[in-house]
Amino acid sequence: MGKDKKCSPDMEDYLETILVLKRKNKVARVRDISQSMHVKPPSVASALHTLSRDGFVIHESYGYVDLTSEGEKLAKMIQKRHEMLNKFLREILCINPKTAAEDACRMEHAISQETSKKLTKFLEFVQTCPDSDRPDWLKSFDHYFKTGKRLKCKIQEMKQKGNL
Amino acid sequence: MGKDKKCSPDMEDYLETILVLKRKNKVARVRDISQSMHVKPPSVASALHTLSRDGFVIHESYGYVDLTSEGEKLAKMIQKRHEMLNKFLREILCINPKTAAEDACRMEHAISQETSKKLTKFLEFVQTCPDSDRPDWLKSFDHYFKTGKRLKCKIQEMKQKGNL
DNA sequence: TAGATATGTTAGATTTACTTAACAAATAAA
DNA sequence: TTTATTTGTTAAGTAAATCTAACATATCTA
Repeated sequence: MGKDKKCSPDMEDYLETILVLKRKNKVARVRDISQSMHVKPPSVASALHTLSRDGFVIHESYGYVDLTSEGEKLAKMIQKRHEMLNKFLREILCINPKTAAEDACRMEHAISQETSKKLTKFLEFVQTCPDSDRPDWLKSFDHYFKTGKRLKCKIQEMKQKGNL
Repeated sequence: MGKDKKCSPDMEDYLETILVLKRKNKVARVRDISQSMHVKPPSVASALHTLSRDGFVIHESYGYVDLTSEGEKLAKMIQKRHEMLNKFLREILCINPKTAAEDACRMEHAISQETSKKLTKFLEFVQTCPDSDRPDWLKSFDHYFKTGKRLKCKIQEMKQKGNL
C-alpha cells in the first residue's frame, strides 16, 4: 500500500512541467520551468523548495532539477491524464485544439482516479472501433450537434421494417 | 455585449451555494453558507466582501445575502454545469454518485463554455435516444469496460453476412 | 423587557503562490 | 583569465483564502 503522496494543483503543474522538460531536453532547469509555466524564476525556486521538502523533487543549489520516484510517479499520472483529456476533448467532442488544451490543463487536477480510468477506457473503446475511424453513433452525434435533429440509425430503420 | 464578469473558482462556489440556498430556503444567510461550504463564518464574511465589491452580491450588515443580476447569471451558469457534469459522470460513465459529485464540483470551474455546450448536447443526445434507456453503443462500452472485449454490433454482423 | 442563545463581524495570524529588487554563482566570450 | 552575460537565489512584499479569538447585534424565551 504505497500511500500515494499528494500535492496541490499548482505543485502538480510543476511536476508535470519538469517531466516534460526532462523528456525534451534530458534535464530540467529553473529557467526552462520558469519560461514554460510563465512564472518568474523566484516562483520556481519557491515551488522547488516545497516540492523538495515534500519529497517530490531533488534539487541542489544551481543544479539541475530532478524528480524523485514519488515525484515521477505523480508527474506521469498527471501527464497521462492531460493527454487523455486532450484527446477526449479533441477527438470525441471535437473541441477546438486551443480550447481543448486549456481545458485539459485545468481538468487534469479536477478528476478522480475513477473518472480518469473510465474516460481512458472510453477513449480506447472509441479508438479501437473496427468499422470506421469515427463510429456511427458519434457521427450521429455530430449531426445532432449541428442540426439539433436525430438521424434514425440503421438498426431502428430495420426494426421498423420488421427486419430485426 | 454584456462583458461577462468573472471571479475565482472559490468565489464561484460561494455564488453557487447562495443560489442553491435561496432556492431551498427562499433566503441565504451567512450561517447556512458557512455550513454548506464547510468553512467558518469569518471566511464567508470575507468572501461576501469581495463578491460585494465586485458586484456579484448585495449584503447589508446582519442581513440576508442576495445575488445581483450579474451574480445570479454567473451562479446559474455554474450550477447548470455542475448538474450537467454530475449527470454525465453518473449516467454516461457510471461513476459512483459520491465520486461523481466531488468531481463535478471541481470540474465545473475547469471547463470552457465550448466544452460545456458540447457535453450538454452530448448528454441530451444520449438521453433522447429513442430505442432504449441506454443506447446500444453505451451498453457495448459497459461490456468493454468490464471485460476488455468488444462485442460485435448488429450492424457489423450483418455487414459480414452481406445483409447490408 | 431582560437575559440567554444564536448569529454575524472585525481584528489579527497563517498558508500558498506569486511578484520585484538585489545579490551570487556559473558559463561564455574577449 | 578577466569581464560580461546568463542563470539562480534570497529577501521582502502583495493578494487570496482560510483560521481563531474577541466582540457586536439579533432573536428567542422566561
